[in-house]
Amino acid sequence: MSAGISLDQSYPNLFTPEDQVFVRALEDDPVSIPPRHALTLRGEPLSHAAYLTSGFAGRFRADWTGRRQLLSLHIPGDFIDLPSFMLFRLDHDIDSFNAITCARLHHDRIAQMRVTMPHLYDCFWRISLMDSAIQRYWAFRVGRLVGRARIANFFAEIFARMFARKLCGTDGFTLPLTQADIGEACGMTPVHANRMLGELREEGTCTLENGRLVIHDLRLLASVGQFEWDYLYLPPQAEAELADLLGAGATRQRRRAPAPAPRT
Amino acid sequence: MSAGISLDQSYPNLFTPEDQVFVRALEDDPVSIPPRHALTLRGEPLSHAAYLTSGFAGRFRADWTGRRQLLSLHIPGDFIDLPSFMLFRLDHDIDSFNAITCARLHHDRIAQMRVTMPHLYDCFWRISLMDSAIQRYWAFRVGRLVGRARIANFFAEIFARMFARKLCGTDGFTLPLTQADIGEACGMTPVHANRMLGELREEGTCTLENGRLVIHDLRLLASVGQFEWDYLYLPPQAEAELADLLGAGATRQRRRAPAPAPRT
DNA sequence: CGCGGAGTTGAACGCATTCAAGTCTTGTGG
DNA sequence: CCACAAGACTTGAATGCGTTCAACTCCGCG
Repeated sequence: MSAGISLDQSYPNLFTPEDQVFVRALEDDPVSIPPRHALTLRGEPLSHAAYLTSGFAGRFRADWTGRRQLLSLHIPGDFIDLPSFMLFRLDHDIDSFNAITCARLHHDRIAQMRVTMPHLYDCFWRISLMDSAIQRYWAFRVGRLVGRARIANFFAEIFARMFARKLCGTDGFTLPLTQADIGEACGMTPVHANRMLGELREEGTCTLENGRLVIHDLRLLASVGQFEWDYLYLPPQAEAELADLLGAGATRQRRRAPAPAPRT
Repeated sequence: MSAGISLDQSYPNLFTPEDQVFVRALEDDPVSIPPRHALTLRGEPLSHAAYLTSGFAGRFRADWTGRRQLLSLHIPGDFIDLPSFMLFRLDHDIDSFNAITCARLHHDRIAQMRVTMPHLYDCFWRISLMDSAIQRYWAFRVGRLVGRARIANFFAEIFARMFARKLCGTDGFTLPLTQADIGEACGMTPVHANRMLGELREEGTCTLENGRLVIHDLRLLASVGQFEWDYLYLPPQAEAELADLLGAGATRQRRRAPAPAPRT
């Protein structure tokens, strides 16, 4: 049971010191969940909103044959089911990847914040929308990019989020996902995920081994994945650091492609 | 400039009559946008939140070659950029499909609602999350389903949303999308979209013609698309009607597939 | 009458899936 | 300490879904 990451560390520049103290006081008993275990099931009524203080979790939705699509990956510091405060039930399952601990806020206490701590209340809305933006970008990733780029883009995002939260350096980070998980995240078979990871390794981009992603060439990772990070809504300082590390990104372009280039 | 759909019609059971009157009074000048025109650009600072009173619009994100992925399709009654209230800028472009009109609420006025109309303020948060759930499901669609199922699932969703809002009957609805648009929505080339639409037509599921989707067999459409609608967070009555029209849907199943069936 | 956008179709190619057979690692029990 | 089972990872070969390229039709519009 590590001390864990605080909300203030997770979302710098968002909370006031008073917010931080206040929200700490509202937390109910923390919970621990073993690896590869369900946190919440689709449709189940929820009474608390939880955020990860350690470990990784993901949201899943399965097709009628039982094959799962990973819809989001949550890293330490993320709220994992904040939408349940407004929607009461979720439309997907949430599972842990490794062992996790989370702090919990009862919905009623969040509701009281609307009057007592309006700024904090707004922060929660804002956080839920930042989370949604990440999930929206997920559709772009699996819809528009080819296999290798999908995985590189996925890795680049997780790096950016971990790095912005100071949970890792530039050389890699803990990532307790199997190749089958990568497949579920990026909409491909485990076998194909394996081959694409092999290519990324061969070309000197990155290596996934023993629950850790080792990054060999950060700029290459970002460019193979066509990664941009505006959708993460990071504080200006973190954005600047990322621009420095990952390269300028693409220059912005509008409208349909002049010459519809082959899918990359 | 038609009278257009009201928020109350769009989200039945959500607003109180007072909410409805109040929000109407806050609306700024409505705007009209011509077909195939940009509403907002990625990164642009916004001062208003708009909702569609008529017409269709979509959110897009392009890869580095300029090819676009449709991230969401907005039908009359949808808020299209409500997240901008909390995030100030958007991470994607918004374009019209046909001619649209929208009502606008200044961010400052929404902010004032937090004290004056707390219930209404919460409704806006809730609406933004219902919208997010739709966009999250988009990742499932393009990540897990094969071509024909992707399109059928997409059509089934639009039908469900239009029908729940009483904007169409069971025989079809206005859908001002080209086959190229369908391709951008479902993550495939226009050519392949054409072939898949041909199959759906041949097998008696539905026909897309002249900016209208004609539904020949609603249950078939839903089953080909493996469509479920829990993620739409519709009022109970609409859910019951849909269950009646579309069939029971799949019985819920958890965990990985016992025998990993081929991708459908 | 000619242009452009949307839709359609055929054929070749290639990315991704499927099936299958392996290796390697890890943890468990004899 | 070793045998064994289970899961993760790897690799090859065949198949097939989707893309690409290209040509052609249809239709509305200037």
